[in-house]
Amino acid sequence: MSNELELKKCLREAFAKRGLNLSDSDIVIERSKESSHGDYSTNAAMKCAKMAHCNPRELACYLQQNLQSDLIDHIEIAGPGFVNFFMKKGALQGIIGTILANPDTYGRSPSNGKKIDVEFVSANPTGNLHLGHTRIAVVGDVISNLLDWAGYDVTREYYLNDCGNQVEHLGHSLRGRYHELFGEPCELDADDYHGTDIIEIAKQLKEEKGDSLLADNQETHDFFIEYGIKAELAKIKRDLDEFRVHFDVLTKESDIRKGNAIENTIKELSPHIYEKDGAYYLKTSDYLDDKDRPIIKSNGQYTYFMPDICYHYNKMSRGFDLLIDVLGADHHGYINRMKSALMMKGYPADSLEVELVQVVRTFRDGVEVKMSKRTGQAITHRELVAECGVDAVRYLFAERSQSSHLDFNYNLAMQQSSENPVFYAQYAHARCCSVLSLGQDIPLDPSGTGLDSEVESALLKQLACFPSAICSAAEERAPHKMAAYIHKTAELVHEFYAKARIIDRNNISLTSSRLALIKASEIVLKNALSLLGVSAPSKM
RNA sequence: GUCGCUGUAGCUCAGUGGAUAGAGCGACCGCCUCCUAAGCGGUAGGCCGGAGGUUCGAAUCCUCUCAGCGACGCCA
Repeated sequence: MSNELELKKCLREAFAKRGLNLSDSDIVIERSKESSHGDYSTNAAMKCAKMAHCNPRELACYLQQNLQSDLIDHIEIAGPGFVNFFMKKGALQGIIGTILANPDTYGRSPSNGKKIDVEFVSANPTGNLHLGHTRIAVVGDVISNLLDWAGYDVTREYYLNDCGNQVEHLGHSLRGRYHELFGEPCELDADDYHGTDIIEIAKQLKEEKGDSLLADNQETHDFFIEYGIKAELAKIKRDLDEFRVHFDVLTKESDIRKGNAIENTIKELSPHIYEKDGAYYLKTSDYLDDKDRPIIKSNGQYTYFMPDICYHYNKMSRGFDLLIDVLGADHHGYINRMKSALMMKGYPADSLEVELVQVVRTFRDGVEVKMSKRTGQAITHRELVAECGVDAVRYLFAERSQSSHLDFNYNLAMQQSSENPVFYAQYAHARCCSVLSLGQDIPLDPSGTGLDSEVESALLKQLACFPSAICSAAEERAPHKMAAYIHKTAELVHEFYAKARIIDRNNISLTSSRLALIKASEIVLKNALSLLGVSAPSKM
């Protein structure tokens, strides 16, 4: 049992003796920031003073006298009623053995049996991924990793819109570019896709099919769409693959529409549907929405919302305890709309959670850049990654809370140098590896004997709280907290390295302990970086 | 107008009820005869947008207010 859990148990028992029954979540144990405040502290005495009908310091005194644990050396009371725990020597050291015995899984929580579906990116197959997708990819992927390690059964899902208006425009654009290659005027509408990427696809198509598609008929119309989707999706997959983002499930809108699924859903929802001006509306305002939303346009076509409802019902029917959609912040109006639709079928409102990801702005030399210099169009995901590298982009995007606007500094990300924060963490890992390699003839001693300096204790505590750091980052859907954990761990490793001569051939016993601590740190850093999808090099 | 996000060091951001508000970058001063100086130690820099309130205690919660961005479509 970790020290935190042990202390919680003791506190709960002490409170119970006084007739106060607290749950674990009521008790907060913190690692003390300062050594004069002990190893751990709790504010429980202040929190519960009212409930116990006495003043905080009195209650703290009671706790001081009634807490029993072999791990505690002594307890001090400070300030308005903080209870500071000073642990016995040896109480922290046990963690090294645990880490060394489970290098690949240290940090993982046991399975809790809950299934979560995380849908993210889901970019339409009509063009290149842009920086908004990059950020959503990082946030979605890291949240999935965190949930996985926190004990959830996670499905990463991509929803492919391969029906409707947008792919019609894609087909039409591709047709136009294809005809253009044969010297005909390119007829593109305002809503078509004017990007150069379509020209590339058209060239590829010409190579494969020659002039066989010049005739306009239903067959060629369908073929342009199908070919366009395939080509665009292949590019998206390639980009995400290179970005270390992989999906378990790809769901196509065309599959969702199969077997009259939409018509059947409309029948089911008919008590919530009414007709107005030739269109059909869903009464979402009966639930959480501020107005009703159209599901069938007056021209008879479905709005995007309708198949999306079916898609979410489809996800729920697969037995997930929770659906998470990671979306751009411009979708915030969508949340209550979709929750309302889920509630119409009897699902609770909180069966869907939407993580909104704020916009990305890019800066170069202190000036915002909106367009790529090379193409004159919006900067693409691919360009960014090619220029800055996967590790830097993933780390820098994960480092910021998704709820705040992200200003991405090109100059910083492109520098393969100390100024780039991702290298700080990777360097700490590489340093561990380097020292371990130099001392590989010395056996590791996982007992922690002799590791009692301030920085060693701080590092041990940091390594010990890795599992709980993962869980809280997962529960809060907060990738940036994992980045903060990594930074703190790297900082302690660097400090330890600077202050302690790790390999001392004249003191093999201490060296064995220190090498074991370095090995444990290396494992934690590697596992933590892998949660962000960032590599952990052994040499830099 | 309604709703959402944001406002903290020169810049980019952590910190959402606890002790002296933190990090990176930038600035300045130190530290390699010795395991990677992509590092370490130190200095400077803050009425936490503003005003009220809640309580033992507020950057954090509530109300009001100011500013920036975004969303409010029979687009997706």
